[in-house]
Amino acid sequence: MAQHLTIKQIATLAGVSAGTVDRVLHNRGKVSEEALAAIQAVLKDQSYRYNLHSSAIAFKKTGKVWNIVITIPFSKKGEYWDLIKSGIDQALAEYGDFSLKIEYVFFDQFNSNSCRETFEKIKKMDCSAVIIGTTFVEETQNLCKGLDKKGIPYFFVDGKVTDTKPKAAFMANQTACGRLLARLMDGFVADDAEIAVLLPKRIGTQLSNNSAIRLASFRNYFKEKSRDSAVKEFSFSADNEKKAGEEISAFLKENPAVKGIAVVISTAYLISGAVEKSGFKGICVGGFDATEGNSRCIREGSLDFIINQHPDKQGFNAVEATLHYLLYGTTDSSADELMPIDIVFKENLIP
Amino acid sequence: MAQHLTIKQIATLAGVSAGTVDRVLHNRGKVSEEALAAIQAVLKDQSYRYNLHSSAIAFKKTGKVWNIVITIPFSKKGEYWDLIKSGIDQALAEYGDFSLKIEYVFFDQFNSNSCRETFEKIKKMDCSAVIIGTTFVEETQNLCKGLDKKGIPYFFVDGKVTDTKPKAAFMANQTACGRLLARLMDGFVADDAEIAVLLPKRIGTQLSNNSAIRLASFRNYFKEKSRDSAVKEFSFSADNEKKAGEEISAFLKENPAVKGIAVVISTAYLISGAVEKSGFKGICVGGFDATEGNSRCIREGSLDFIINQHPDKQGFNAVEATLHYLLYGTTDSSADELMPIDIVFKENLIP
DNA sequence: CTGTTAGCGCATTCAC
DNA sequence: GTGAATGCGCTAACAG
Repeated sequence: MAQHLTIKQIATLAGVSAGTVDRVLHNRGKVSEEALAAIQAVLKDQSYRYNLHSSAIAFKKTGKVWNIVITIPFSKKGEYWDLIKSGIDQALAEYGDFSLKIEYVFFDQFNSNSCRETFEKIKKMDCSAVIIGTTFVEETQNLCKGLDKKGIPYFFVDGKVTDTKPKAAFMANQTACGRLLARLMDGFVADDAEIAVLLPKRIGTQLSNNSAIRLASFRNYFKEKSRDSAVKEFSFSADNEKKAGEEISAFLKENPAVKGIAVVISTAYLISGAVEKSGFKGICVGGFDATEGNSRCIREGSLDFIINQHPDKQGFNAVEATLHYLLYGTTDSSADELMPIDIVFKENLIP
Repeated sequence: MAQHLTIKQIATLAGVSAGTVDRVLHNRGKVSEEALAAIQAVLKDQSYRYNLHSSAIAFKKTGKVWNIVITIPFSKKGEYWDLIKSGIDQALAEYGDFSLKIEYVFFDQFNSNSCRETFEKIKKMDCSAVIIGTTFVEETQNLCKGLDKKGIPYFFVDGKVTDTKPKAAFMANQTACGRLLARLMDGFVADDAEIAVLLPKRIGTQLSNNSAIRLASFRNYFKEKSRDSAVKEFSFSADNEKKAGEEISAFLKENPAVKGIAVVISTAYLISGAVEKSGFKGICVGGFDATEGNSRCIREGSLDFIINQHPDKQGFNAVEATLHYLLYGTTDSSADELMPIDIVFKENLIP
């Protein structure tokens, strides 16, 4: 196997000591021009790659501890944001040999005041990096401005926000998500049937950015296919199982031609369960994300498929990127990391 | 963060030295009963987890080198087995700090003689572990018997073989694969149309084990749905693009009711391209694995979807498991590792 | 049998 | 400015 270049090897090749090479690699200054030139000459031939785990064990000795603040909406076990949290926790376990101090700060995703207050608190906290679940745009922009001022790096999960400078953002391509939902519905629902696209009913607030993009992309697909007239929009109470069930039952009674239900948010299980209980047959239901509720409905057969944005992977990668940045001051990859999008049926559901 | 238990910590807690703990963890013997008991007492409370990368750097010093032989069918760039190889190479790069000597030995997947000769050669080789791409059953059993005799551990990718004892096998659930193919075809093809299931034409040899399971599972789905009469089996020349194209064109001309084509092997692109060129419209084509050819056809629109078995992940995990076994004498997980199955449409194809 | 020791790649401190 | 020295978790040889 091609062995990587080590700091020691570079030092030997450049005729200096390991300490000097380290200073150059970390831009710590205090290096003579000759030494710098010699090292750069070596690095021209072969590029150096840090060994993250060697860095980790070396850091343990120094006693340095990084405070990472993670602020995301709270959610019940198995719900969307909890899946993101799972991925974060998994990364923290895998990189357990780093001395990290993690502080979770949760807020209410349906309440912009809660978000604002939480973010104000974070602006005053002393920390090395922040991982932010993007929900409310203005509040996030405000927080980021504060962090920028203090020079604290931040990372996004689940979305992007204009006028911010995250070191990296991890999310799925929402346009592709909406289009894929449309394509699957188009395929599974007979050509002469109608298709309902379901949105969350919100009081006061607008549709979230992600949902809006999915909806637009969904409708756009059917426009291209000249099947747009078959698409009916319907809003339901996404935070109330009983109400949601009653609403969808009533809707289906009034719209018997509807044979497909596309839910643009992660609570499709509220719908699919009610559809089955109400006795409607031959209706294809699709939604987003392998939450506990959705997975259960897929397994039981009431939900036909979901489009999975890998929330756990988003969380995992965000931690990895944060670590990489804290250690080496760079992010490995481009600032926008698009997560793969999975389609999950009963047959390929992971138990 | 919860830091892991280290060897040194165990030693302190058990009142012995690190060397003794190491001997216990590695079953190297030469430990008194008291010391053993003390260490086991500590390990009862908290379980120990090796730090693979610390092991790696420590091993470098010893100069020990592991010879790993990898024997899989040769294939063109971007074809199925090359994707497995990519995953293997990726793992070798990631674990580049281990001193591994890798030797690839390729054989012809369509020629059992080539396989037998290759495997005879491997039986005589001096190596630490073998990763085997399972294709021909008898030949594989024979090789495994030889390796068992010499005490050399082996690992499978892409399948399992009866009467063998691999330390781990990495593959997708083939029954689920076949069923998923059926379900997608059932959904996308109108209820009154026919569906063709395509198999490779083979001279002398039977259908490969994986293909046979997929086919049976595919047919079984339609039997359950009482739609079995709509399924037509058809064999094509999977190793000859021109011939394959002519065959499928002729088949579609004779069977105008066929509106769905399900290819049970990884060369669907040979079919979808020909279908498009021949001018047949509204035919849904699905197949297996994100090979270069299939990915291109998905992008261009001639192929509707593929079911991806993550060949790269299979290869990656096989190397990881091999390393883990060589270092610690155990495999992390159960012997059979089922890979996730992805569904890929144009919208969620990774470029 | 067992503790000690050296050194893997790395970051950092401290003499020089 | 710089190199030597230290120790992180780990392995293995070695001396007792």
